[in-house]
Amino acid sequence: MVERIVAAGREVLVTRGYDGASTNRIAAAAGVSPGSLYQYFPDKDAVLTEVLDRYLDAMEARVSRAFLDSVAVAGPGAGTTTTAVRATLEALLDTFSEEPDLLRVIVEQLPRSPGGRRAAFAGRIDDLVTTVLLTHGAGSTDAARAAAWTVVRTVEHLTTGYVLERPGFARAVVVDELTALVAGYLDARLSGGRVASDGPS
Amino acid sequence: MVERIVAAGREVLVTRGYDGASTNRIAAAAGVSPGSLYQYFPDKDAVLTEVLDRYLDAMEARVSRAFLDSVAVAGPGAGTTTTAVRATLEALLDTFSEEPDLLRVIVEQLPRSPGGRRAAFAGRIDDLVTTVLLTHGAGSTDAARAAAWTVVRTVEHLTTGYVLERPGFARAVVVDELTALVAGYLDARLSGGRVASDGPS
Amino acid sequence: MVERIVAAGREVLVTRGYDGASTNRIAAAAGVSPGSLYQYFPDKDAVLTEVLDRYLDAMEARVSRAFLDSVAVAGPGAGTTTTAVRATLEALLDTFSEEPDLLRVIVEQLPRSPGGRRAAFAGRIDDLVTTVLLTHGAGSTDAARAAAWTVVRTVEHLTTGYVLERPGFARAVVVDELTALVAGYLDARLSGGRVASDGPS
Amino acid sequence: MVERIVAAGREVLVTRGYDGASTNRIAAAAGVSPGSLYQYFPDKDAVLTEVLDRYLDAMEARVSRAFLDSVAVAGPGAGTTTTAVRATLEALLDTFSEEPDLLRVIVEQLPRSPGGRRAAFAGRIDDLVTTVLLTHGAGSTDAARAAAWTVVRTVEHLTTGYVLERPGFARAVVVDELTALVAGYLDARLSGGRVASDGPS
DNA sequence: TATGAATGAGCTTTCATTCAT
DNA sequence: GATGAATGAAAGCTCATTCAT
Repeated sequence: MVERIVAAGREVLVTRGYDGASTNRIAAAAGVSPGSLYQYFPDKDAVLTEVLDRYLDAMEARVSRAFLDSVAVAGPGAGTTTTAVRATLEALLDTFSEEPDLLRVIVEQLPRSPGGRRAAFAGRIDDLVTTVLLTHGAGSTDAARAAAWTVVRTVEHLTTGYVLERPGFARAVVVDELTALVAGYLDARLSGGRVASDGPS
Repeated sequence: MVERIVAAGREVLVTRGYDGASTNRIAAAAGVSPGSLYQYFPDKDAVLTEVLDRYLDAMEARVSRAFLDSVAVAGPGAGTTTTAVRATLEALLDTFSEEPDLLRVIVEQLPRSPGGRRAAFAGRIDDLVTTVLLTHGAGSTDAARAAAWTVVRTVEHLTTGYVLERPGFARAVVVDELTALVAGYLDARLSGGRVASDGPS
Repeated sequence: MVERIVAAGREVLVTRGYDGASTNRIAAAAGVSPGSLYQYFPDKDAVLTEVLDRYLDAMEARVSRAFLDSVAVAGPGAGTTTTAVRATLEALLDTFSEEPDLLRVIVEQLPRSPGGRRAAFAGRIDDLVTTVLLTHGAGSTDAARAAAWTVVRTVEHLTTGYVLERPGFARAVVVDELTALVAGYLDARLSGGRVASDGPS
Repeated sequence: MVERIVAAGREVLVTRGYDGASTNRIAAAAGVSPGSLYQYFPDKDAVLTEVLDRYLDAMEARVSRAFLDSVAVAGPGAGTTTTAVRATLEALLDTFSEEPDLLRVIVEQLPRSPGGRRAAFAGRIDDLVTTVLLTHGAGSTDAARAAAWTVVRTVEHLTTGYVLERPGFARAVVVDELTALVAGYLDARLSGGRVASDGPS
């Protein structure tokens, strides 16, 4: 039953948008009475939060996996960073392209309500990337955190942006550009040990 | 009269959020009757769209200016890109920090309603940057457009993100990181003539 | 319009009771849309409070008047207390008998909600009676207050009780009994100067 | 099972008030399913009526007992009435003070629902007092009934009123005042044989 | 043109009651 | 008997919009 309601919530969210996602509409879409909804969720927000949480949890698992796999596969040696970044990007684009409608609602309409869910999500990805950067000679923890923050937001925003905007160029182009952007940055940051806190560049 | 309504719309938007921005509330804040509002705007969304448009127009003017000034000041020579990028970033952070409350509402709550306003805004910045990149040896138009798209979204998202998130590190750090990220990318893209459309890297 | 709503509130209160006095029902009875109700009253309770307040204000005016008139008419001399009490009782029974349906709802169903309205009403009558008792040699203020509290509640409860219960005896009987009850008490309290604070008798 | 439900009903009534006494809440407090409740009671009101009935039955037993005991103890002779009235009042105040929370809900919130339960209760006390008055020379049955009605309502209302209102004077004061009020009245009614219907109206 | 009272559909939520298990 | 999931009507209230003045 929870399943039906969450599924209905997702469906209504996608088809009618956040403002159209009324409890009555969700209940109707679930083939359930409005009252029943409140036996499984304390209020309307809880339903949408559950939809969001499931999406974010799935995303986090896949993104983490893709990232760690890419790092592992790339191994040590020249071109390593580029290879890992490219693999991660491909995986992210694959993932985000799967449910673009839901992605759109979440990116465009959901940021506001549910308390920091998306921030928490991003924060965990930050931590993961920070850790990996530190194991690859990123210098101080602060430097790694700043670099992670920078890279994670960049990659998240541009990959989702590409999927949602569908600008006029091919996916391969985005992958190339993003790879250049990120790998160049990371190579400079990692190899030289030159880090943000070293000064105003 | 339109002025009063738009100003009231902005005020209510900032103080009560998107969901609190009812027509009655906006009319009251404007010292105007609800009916009058409908003589200048077809519906509620039109008011908020106007608020958004004005903000975006002001932003566009300032961002364009900052960017062009930075490019002009940097002039030709070594370290040019870095200098221009850094100057642009500083100007953007200054600009976005001025009305963070309104910025927050627009970034977090307004994306949903108005048809493509923000996309159009970003598109015009894209064009501007594309042009400048072309005059600096960016190769093909397609390559320049892809690079502009990449850079503009990165810079926009990370500068607003820093202002709104206030992560745990200093503004100078963000400027350093973003400068390294973007300048490194552009230098590679511009000097080598190596561009996205050249192939899968 | 306020009049229509208050009148409708009173009507619905009388015909459907407190629990049946829904906003929709009141609005319908007033020939008004539910929304209109909220242009004149902040919430449902405010409507019912207004109904109650008007009733209590009218009651207070009439009760005070009746009491003071009775005291004045009786003048000094033997049998004075009896005359004054009897006159007051007659006036009260007249007053309460006028809108017995509304009286019933107020006495039986309304005590709970609106913040101390009825207590405040009774308190003011207490003050009035206390004052009169003091001017007739009631001894200490404390004694007068205790006597007033006692007498006011007794008279209020028994007169309304008679109107609402319609027990099996004539109105004249109630007047006689209550007169005997109250006048006897007051005579003992006033003349002898024996007052409550003298001790446990 | 009925016991558990009634006990839960009382508890919920006291802790959440009449409006908070929903069937679900009562069932939960009883550790019973909502469905089970309907196997022992036809509807929600029946549960609350049962709570009320039990309270009233207990009250009736104690009040009758206190009254009869007081009459018996007082015995014949001067001051008898005063002694009996005072003893009864003390007993009533003791009784009502035991569960003031429940008393409050019943007096302030329950009058509205249940059909005439409280009237029946008062009627039985009336009968009892009528009988005693008749055995003490109250004259005609009608006179005794009128006197009983008067005295019972007065005593009931003022004793509960004192417990619930907690006005600013000591319990001893209320006892004194009420004793003076009631004993004076009864002495006049009993000794003189003068009864209501004899009087100047 | 400006008003602002009036609208009424729609919102979220509660709850007495039922009924298949 | 006992359950508790399911119901659905109804509650109080909001708000974008209209229209007679």
